[in-house]
Amino acid sequence: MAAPAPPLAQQPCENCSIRAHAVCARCQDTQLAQLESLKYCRSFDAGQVIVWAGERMEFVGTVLSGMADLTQQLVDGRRQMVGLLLPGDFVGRPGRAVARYTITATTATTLCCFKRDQFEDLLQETPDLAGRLLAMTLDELDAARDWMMLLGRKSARERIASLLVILARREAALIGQKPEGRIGIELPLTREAIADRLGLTLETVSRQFGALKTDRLIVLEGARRVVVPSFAALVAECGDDAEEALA
Amino acid sequence: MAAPAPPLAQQPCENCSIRAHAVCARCQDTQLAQLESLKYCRSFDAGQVIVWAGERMEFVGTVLSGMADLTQQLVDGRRQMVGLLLPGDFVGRPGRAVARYTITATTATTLCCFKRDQFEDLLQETPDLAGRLLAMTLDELDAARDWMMLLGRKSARERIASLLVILARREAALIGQKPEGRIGIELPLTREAIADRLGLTLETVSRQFGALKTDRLIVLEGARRVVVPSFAALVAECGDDAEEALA
DNA sequence: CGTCGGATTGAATGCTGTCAATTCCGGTGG
DNA sequence: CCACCGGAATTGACAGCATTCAATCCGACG
Repeated sequence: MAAPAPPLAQQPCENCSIRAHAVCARCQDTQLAQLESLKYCRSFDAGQVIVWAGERMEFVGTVLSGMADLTQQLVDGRRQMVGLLLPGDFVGRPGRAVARYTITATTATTLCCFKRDQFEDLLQETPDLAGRLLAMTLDELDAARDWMMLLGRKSARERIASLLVILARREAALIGQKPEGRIGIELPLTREAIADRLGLTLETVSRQFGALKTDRLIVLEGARRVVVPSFAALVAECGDDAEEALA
Repeated sequence: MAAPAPPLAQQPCENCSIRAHAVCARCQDTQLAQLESLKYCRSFDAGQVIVWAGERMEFVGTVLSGMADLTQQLVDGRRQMVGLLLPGDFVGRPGRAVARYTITATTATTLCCFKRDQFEDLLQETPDLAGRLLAMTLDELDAARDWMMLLGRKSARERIASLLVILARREAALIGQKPEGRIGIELPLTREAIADRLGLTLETVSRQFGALKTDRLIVLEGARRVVVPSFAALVAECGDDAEEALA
């Protein structure tokens, strides 16, 4: 299950591919040097649990590569994914020692980590860091509220379409673009994981993928890759008024 | 519809009943004096819209009294309430000029406001303010994620029970207590508003209130007040594992 | 080639939504 | 004081979408 993580070379921040989107985005060179001296990398295999809900969590970090998810469970085992972590996303919470959600690596994942107490000190001294973290948290809050709309009011078909749109937008945003026309979307999630994200069952997810395929809105290339002939047509299936910028 | 708001006396911060829970909770006296010189109050009648989604919003503020809600809508009019604002809650978003959600006063509501640009300047200069806002935003994010669990996975009955528990906890927290034993809960929301919060229809809400009443878990005193004979029994209906601290 | 996990498909059930009628309740005006 | 009004809430009957349970299919891998 948990294969030993290979030691990861300490990459300098200036070469970091996700720096523009990460918590350190606004930091000056001198601050960056300070971060650099404290940071360390951790790697996780696909499927490996990064933190269990209720467990102490002594670090915070940023996703460098891969994908991870935050999940919550009810007494009888019903699960809901409450967050999907992509490169640039922040992991953990300053000021809280105990994790509220279980974090699992969906694909092989690398994290750029700091010890939590050290990071908290940095936050105090570095307004650029604190300000950026606030902005990111506010964005995540907006995104979470958009998900509430999806989970509370959207049909199964609209939920699937919305997820694809969100993933396409996030994927494009990392390289500073906007999705348009014919696009491909990687889907490293199982049907069950998708169901847990969308508040559905895996069977319903599968059926709706089938329906979208029948309606020529998507083409499936295996179970984990989707080609969208017309991104605009897919957006029209989401039920949203204007386009949203969910995460 | 929008009756003229009566001019509100400028109350000094030291007497403010919700200061311990508000964004200014950590501020020192000198900072507080600065806030005091910039703040102004606004009042809204029950039902009045505070801001429309898409409208420019040139202020931020804190709820002093009353209740307001954040709502989002789909093209065909389906609505989802994505936030419930109670005394102490922060309204608006530094760094964003355009409101993403429509804010409506559920009951008569008073706000302690700052001009947005002035508040942004204060945030830069006042780490106590910025840190507190970050902590509050992180709490709201956790709460939003708990709502995602509710909306994605809980049954109608569990949703109603959860809402009552949440309101009871918030009400108790304002006076520094924990709900226990026999308690009363004020419900200033219509069945439709409750439905929009819980991702249900007003008929389902009504039926589930009836079912909880039949099962002796609640007693209805009119439509807008609920008495809970045993708070613990109600919590057991929520489906949660441990108790949550949702907002 | 067989196995195993994931994905798809099918049939039946059920929870919640929809549409519609009725009751309740608070406020108003005679 | 009471009759009336209108919005909110309740209740009923029925439909539908998503779930549940179960069988089959697919593809990667040993």
